Amino acid sequence: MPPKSPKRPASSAVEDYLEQILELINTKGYARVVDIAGRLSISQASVTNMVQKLDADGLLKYEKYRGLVLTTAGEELARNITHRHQLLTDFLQLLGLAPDVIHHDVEGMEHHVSPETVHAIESLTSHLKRRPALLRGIRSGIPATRSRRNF
Amino acid sequence: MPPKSPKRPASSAVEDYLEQILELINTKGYARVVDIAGRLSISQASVTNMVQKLDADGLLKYEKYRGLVLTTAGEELARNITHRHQLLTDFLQLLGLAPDVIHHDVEGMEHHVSPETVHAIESLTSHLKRRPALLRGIRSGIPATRSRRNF
DNA sequence: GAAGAAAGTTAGCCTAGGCTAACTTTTCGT
DNA sequence: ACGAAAAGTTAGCCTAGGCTAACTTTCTTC
Repeated sequence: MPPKSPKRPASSAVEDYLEQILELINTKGYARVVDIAGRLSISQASVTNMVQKLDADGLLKYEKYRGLVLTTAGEELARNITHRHQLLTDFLQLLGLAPDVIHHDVEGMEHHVSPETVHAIESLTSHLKRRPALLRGIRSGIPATRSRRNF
Repeated sequence: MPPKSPKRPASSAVEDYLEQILELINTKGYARVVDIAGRLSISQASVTNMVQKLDADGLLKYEKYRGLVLTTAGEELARNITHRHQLLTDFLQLLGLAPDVIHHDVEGMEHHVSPETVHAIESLTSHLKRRPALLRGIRSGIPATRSRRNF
């Protein structure tokens, strides 16, 4: 059974799995079913099912009772979603939002951000970091006034 | 069969339906199954099924072959998602993104934005609109430099 | 009013992604 | 080495939300 080439865009669920698998591999060296299940707040059975599917799709290599490793394709996808996750987290932190709000929002938003939007938010975040006074105004919710110096 | 009170958060699909129904009612005075199906790029049968479910959930009143109207609860939800949609569209336009990118991204992101995040982006957008030079820098992708005047 | 087209509905089906329970394998502690 | 606990797997099931095909109703045109 040759793995199917990944023709369709990865679903949000697939992205969530890959993201957590990469994170576990980076922090622990391996990704166990029980850990993935814990991080995603789902059952171990669901993880096993999805892991088998991701193997069939060529995104990881899985061996029953023996674990899994990401393929190159899987790792690339995982890196991509991880970058989006970090970028959005960074951005919302800059806006002064609370960690639980950030976690909830990023978790959903990250699956819907195009590469162009990623670049735009990178640029925006970079510029905002250089303007602490502007950030203070934004965070305080004080309405913007017409500033004399618009740069 | 009394309508169930809306206990769970509305799903993305429900939000999409309500959003389009409100938009059609506002522009045409009514929302037909065929129009909803066209806007959401799905079959008429799917619309009928979902509309019946939304009636059961108390978000609209539906009469077979005769159409539908939003309830107060349904309209409130629809207004909320519409506001989120408009805000995110405004924000991404400010960043200079293309309409098709904006449409794609907003369509997915709008379901995952908390009220706090809405307020933060409102504030950010308001401030950005007052700073055309900053916007030009962001849109051009020029790296941010340490500005002398940080406001 | 009749016929055809368009809109709308019902019935049965599918997939994605989740669940529980029962079972299997591995790990851990003695 | 053994037994229990933990981890992992399989089997069967569910829901949400979509599909097609067949059917029903409404609208349009003559």
